[in-house]
Amino acid sequence: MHVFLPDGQRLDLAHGATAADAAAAIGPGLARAAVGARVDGALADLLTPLPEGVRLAIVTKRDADDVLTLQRHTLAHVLAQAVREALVAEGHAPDSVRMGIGPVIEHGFYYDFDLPRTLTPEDLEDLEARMRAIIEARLPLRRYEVPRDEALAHWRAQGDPYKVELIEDLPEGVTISFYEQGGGDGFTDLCRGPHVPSTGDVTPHFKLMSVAGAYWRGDETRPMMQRVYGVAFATAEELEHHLWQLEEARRRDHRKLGAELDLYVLDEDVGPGLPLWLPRGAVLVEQIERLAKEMEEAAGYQQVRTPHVSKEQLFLKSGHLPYYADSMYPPMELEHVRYYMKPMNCPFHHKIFAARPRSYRDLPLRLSEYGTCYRYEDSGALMGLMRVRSMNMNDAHIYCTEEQFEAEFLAVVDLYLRYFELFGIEDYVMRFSKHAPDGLGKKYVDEPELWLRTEEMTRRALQHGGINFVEVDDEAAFYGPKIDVQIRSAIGREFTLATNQVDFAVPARFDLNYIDEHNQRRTPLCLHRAPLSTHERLIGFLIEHFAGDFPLWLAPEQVRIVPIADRHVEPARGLQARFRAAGLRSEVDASNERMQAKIRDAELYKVPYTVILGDKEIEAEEVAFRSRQEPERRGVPVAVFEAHLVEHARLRTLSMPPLGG
RNA sequence: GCCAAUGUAGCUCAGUGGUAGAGCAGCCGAUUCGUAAUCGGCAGGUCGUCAGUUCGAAUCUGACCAUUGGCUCCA
Repeated sequence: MHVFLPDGQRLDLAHGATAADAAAAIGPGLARAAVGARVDGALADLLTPLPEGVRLAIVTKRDADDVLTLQRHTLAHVLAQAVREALVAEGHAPDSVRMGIGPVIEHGFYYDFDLPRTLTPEDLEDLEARMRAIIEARLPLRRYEVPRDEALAHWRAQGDPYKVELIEDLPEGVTISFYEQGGGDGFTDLCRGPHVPSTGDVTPHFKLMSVAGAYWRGDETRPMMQRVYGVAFATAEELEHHLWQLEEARRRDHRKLGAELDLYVLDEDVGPGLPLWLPRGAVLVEQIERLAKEMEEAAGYQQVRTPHVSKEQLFLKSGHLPYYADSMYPPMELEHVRYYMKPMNCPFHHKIFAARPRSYRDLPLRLSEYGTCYRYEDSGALMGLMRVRSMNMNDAHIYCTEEQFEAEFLAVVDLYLRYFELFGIEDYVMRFSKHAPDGLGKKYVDEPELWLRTEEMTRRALQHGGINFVEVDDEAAFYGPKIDVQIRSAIGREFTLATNQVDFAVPARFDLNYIDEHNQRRTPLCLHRAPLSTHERLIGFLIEHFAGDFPLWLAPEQVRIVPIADRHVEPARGLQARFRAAGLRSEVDASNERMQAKIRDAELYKVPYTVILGDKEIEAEEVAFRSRQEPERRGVPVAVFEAHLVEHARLRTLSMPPLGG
């Protein structure tokens, strides 16, 4: 047989040769340096027989990313071996330690186990020590293939339902391979690879992070496995850097900053996922709403207001109850009528559309509302402000004709982009979520042709708009495809921020119609859009995005006035009144503290500007100020300072330029 | 929802069966100060809740509540 090397040269090898054999044939230096291989571009290991005629590249330490991927995968096996060792040492039967899967993930690896006892965080240290011993033992890995029947018989005999299921689900004809390390007394796993050739080739710069529950194959009806997570890097510095980044992320976690900056609280007596906005947090909400109202007014939206509860029949008509009941607060019954808290505004807006006959001249009709909705999210899914049960939607519904759809859709996407620019949001993914045919009639309304047509309309609109996006199956809303904008929280969890959903189904259920230019009744399309998500999630995200250092226009307190001595308190209050009259949010620190302490408090509170007021300033009608974005300044006329702040608050400047320049 | 960990003063935390502690924040007083913590005093807790074991429970047991991590990355 033969393979082709990266330079195009043909290399002849014996039948069944592996990448290790190929490396040896090329030269002893390469054989020593080889850790893995790329076979027709795909990452592979040294142990797998090469197919005929492939392009082969040997992976060495220089191919850092590839090596790390192989190492992380092998680390998962080393972890599994360590777990079995540890439990067997405690007297558990080897067969009682069952292995699920152990893949490579971002930053590291995990392995899922079904164990005779629960692992605790304290176990991780012992497991790490065992892993290091296995690495130091430099156990060679051996790969071998087994016929399907034999493999099944082997695991059935072991009474291991997980591996049996995995093999059964493999398509006929796929090679079933095992990787063994440390011989018969070591560890063997059903695995397709690829791995490093020896446990000694594994990076020692790893750390076990946590134990967590995870459903077998991600299915909540299946057994709960115990998952151990680990991170691994090529160097000690990278591992340390990663751990440092985790620390940094915790520092900007909106739950921590939300408490430190007095933005919101969650109170046990109020209930999980029901945040209370403190005055400082309410300023953020108010500023966001003002922004949205300005933008939407300019874009031709009309504001409406609707109740928080309604009769059951509204949600039956909308189709929410059959599809969405699990996420709704249970009903309250009054005089034999059931009422529900609203999980969404749309049914109300549909009723507003239907409140009078509509002409094609009324379209597009854009109705917006900042209504509070209530969703009974799974308790385990709640997280600070990012996932809550009471939320202020930045919501609107656009009723339009099919001909108007593309322009309306792109106008909404454009609105997102302007918001993102204003907030300096650059790190996001636009996701085009489509239906899955097998969910029709269950997760999705049963209209196969309409699905395909609206998905095509949406895709075309995105392409015409030159928007970068990824397509995802089986993530659509029940009434149509949608665009989600995914962002990451400080601690790396993904959330949907903006959303833009096409609804071809619910307007018909509400019998919404308009009279077209040929005097025909027609059903409008509806676009659901929430470019700023909910106020809760947006603000949660912005806290982390800005690490609490809000741009001036958003900052709960824009100017802190620090009088140097008691005799400066009254003039300070005068200055505060002046700032307030100019529309600036300002506080005086009249506490009986030294100036340094007051400055420190203002800095820790992340107030954008701190004005120091003493005899000199009062005398000359000047301020001395500290800003979080420019060096300390003295002797600035009050009027100049004030005008600078007022101007940039008005412009919603993201990053304040130095005063005067 | 499920698996696990955690829960002591507003915040951060100490206290492992024998009289609940510290620092910061708060209040009072002194100090009146020029760019990141002045000094002294006082006050503050049903130890998440409820039940149990015990002569005695923050501490041991159970249930519940809340918070946190995880439950997607296809052997």
